[in-house]
Amino acid sequence: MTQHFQIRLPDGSVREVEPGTTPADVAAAIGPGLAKAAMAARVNGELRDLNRPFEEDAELALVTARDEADALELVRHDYAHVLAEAVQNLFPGTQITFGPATDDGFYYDFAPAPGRGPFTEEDLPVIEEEMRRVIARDDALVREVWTRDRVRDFFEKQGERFKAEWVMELPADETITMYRSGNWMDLCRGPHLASTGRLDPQAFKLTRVSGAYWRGDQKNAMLSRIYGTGWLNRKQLDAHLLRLEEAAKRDHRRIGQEMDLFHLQSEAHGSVFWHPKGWAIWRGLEAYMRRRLDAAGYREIKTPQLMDVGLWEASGHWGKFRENMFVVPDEVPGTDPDRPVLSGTGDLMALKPMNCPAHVQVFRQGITSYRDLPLRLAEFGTCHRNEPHGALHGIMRVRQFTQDDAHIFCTPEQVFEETVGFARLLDTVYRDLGFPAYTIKLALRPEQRAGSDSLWDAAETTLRDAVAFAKLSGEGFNFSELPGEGAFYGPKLEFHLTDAIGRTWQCGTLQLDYVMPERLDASYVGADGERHRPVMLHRAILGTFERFIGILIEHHSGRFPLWLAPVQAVVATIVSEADDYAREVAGALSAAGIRVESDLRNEKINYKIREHSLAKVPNLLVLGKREAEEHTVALRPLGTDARQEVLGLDALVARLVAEATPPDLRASPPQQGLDGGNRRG
RNA sequence: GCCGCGUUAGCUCAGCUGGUAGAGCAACCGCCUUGUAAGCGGUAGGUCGUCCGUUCAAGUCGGACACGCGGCACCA
Repeated sequence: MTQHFQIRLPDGSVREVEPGTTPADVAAAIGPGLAKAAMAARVNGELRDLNRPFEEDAELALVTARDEADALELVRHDYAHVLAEAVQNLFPGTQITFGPATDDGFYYDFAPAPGRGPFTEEDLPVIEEEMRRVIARDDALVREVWTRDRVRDFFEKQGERFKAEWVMELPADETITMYRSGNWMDLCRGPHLASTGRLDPQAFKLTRVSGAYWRGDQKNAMLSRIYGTGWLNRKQLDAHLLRLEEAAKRDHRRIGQEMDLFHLQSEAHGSVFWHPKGWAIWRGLEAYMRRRLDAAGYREIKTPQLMDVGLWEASGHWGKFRENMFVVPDEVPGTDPDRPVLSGTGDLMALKPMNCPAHVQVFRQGITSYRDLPLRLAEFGTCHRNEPHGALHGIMRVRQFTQDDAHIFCTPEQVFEETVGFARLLDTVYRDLGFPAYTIKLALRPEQRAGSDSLWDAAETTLRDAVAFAKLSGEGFNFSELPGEGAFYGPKLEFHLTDAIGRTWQCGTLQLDYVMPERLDASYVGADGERHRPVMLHRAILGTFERFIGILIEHHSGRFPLWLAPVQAVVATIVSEADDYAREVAGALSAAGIRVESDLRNEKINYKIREHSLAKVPNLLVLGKREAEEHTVALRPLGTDARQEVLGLDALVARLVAEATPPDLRASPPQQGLDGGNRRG
């Protein structure tokens, strides 16, 4: 008697099928429309090939383009596969390695054929064409189960050393599958579409080339990566390309130049020249942070830029971080043109790459009692780090930056409450600045670390619980854990924000540190009269002003909330008869603390409106003969087209002053208690 | 640091196979006193990133370096 399988469909119906039956067969039995639309199958929750026979009773859901996440993942993976086949067709001797789907497409890493260098962007159109040929050939993508040794022998024979190396490291219990399309084969877990022809030949585009290390390790070979973006259809692709174009307009480097906020130049690469308008944003942000920190019980300090190398040796930075430090010899430079400027024998000092050792020095002055804890020392601390050359990026990754840094010295028992307090403060600040949604990551113990496992257990649990207690993890929150990513001295929380094109940047952080107080001999006197080591929490909310302002620019497309806008209003006249009145209006606003500029040029009002709109000035105050006579102002907020409101001068001043009030100075709802949540909307 | 690409007027960019630099916008000057996203006319502006080389001749070809861009690795 033949064994039949019971296949349960999402509508609850059950079909009895013979062994050898595939999801494709079931789809065909249901109807030709579904057979055509089906791209893959979810069998007992696992995404599988349409043509892979059932092996047991199963829950089956057929995946179509409507299941967009699954469908995109499938086609992107297939595009990568087609890319690899196309490259090997065109460039024999190229070795294949990995080619996964990404958030918007796919990539494939190749080892170029000997004698042929890495791929360049000029190669891409040719490869795209070949990919279309592979798609047009519509070869079936066939799954085959092979043994490990057979796969290795196969690839070794083909000169594919990367694939041969990789297959031998797959877990022993893993089923090893090869996918065949025509004569071409790749080691792949799958699943894939039934055939290459199921891909839309007009829904992908190869976008760029890049180097990438084999298995992500700098010590390994540099491979040549080709990136593409891939979609279900042409319309989606075009929409995506349009989004990228729009995103490019929000690039902080571009807006920084257009709005005259800052510039960079090669003589000080990695350090920002802040212009008056950019600095106005910084000042507004700093003043706001200072108020928030004061209110949260922090005490602000200022510590030296240059400190003797001895201190960095004691802190451990000299050993671990020296390559990233700027070292300054403490000697008078020679003035004899025939002799070297530096003797090389002077004592060494270093620009601080972080503030913590200096903060410990402040903590160590005098004797601290347990009654003084927690002690929260804050500094807008300017640091220098000599970053790897290729890492610099606009003002988001620089060599001189200012952190909104603070170190909380506390007892182990206070860590939880301090972490909760910090998380809430950060959440408030991020909301005030327009970021109700952000990503939180908990970086867990690395391979190489200081301290016992039980200490790490406790530290990780404390941070995890504190985030949960602050109601910032769980349903609706973007919280994840990163095994192995913590600092060697303790676990850390990372708070990430996203830039215009979707890259995420770590901004806020909180790091638990049991080591630094020990190394720099920080102690307090406990209730028992004995000396104890405090725990140190390194923490920052913005992270650095440079990066955070960069993110702010991109997030708001340069249209800052009024309280941060570098120019809050421009008075623009229509006729010169209004000039005197315009000066009066500008004077009144300026006296009320509004950052206002006047445009009395002999230009058409159309011209002025266009210019100041492009400059993203939030409020345009238009004054003609009528307004001058009636002592009113026509208020034209940015982005409201021709709509405007005519106000009396006093009303206007009151209105702008109210709107330009920083969020922390506005009338606020009653304070929440310790167990009050800040739930995200 | 690694791979690829780039660097021409204040900005955005053109300049084919080497023959000595061009546009639009901005700037400046003049006219227009103007009502909600570009009025009109004119003028000026560049040792083509730096250095070295090939050549009768280099923005253009080759090399080195610097910086930038996209990734990789590293990180706030």
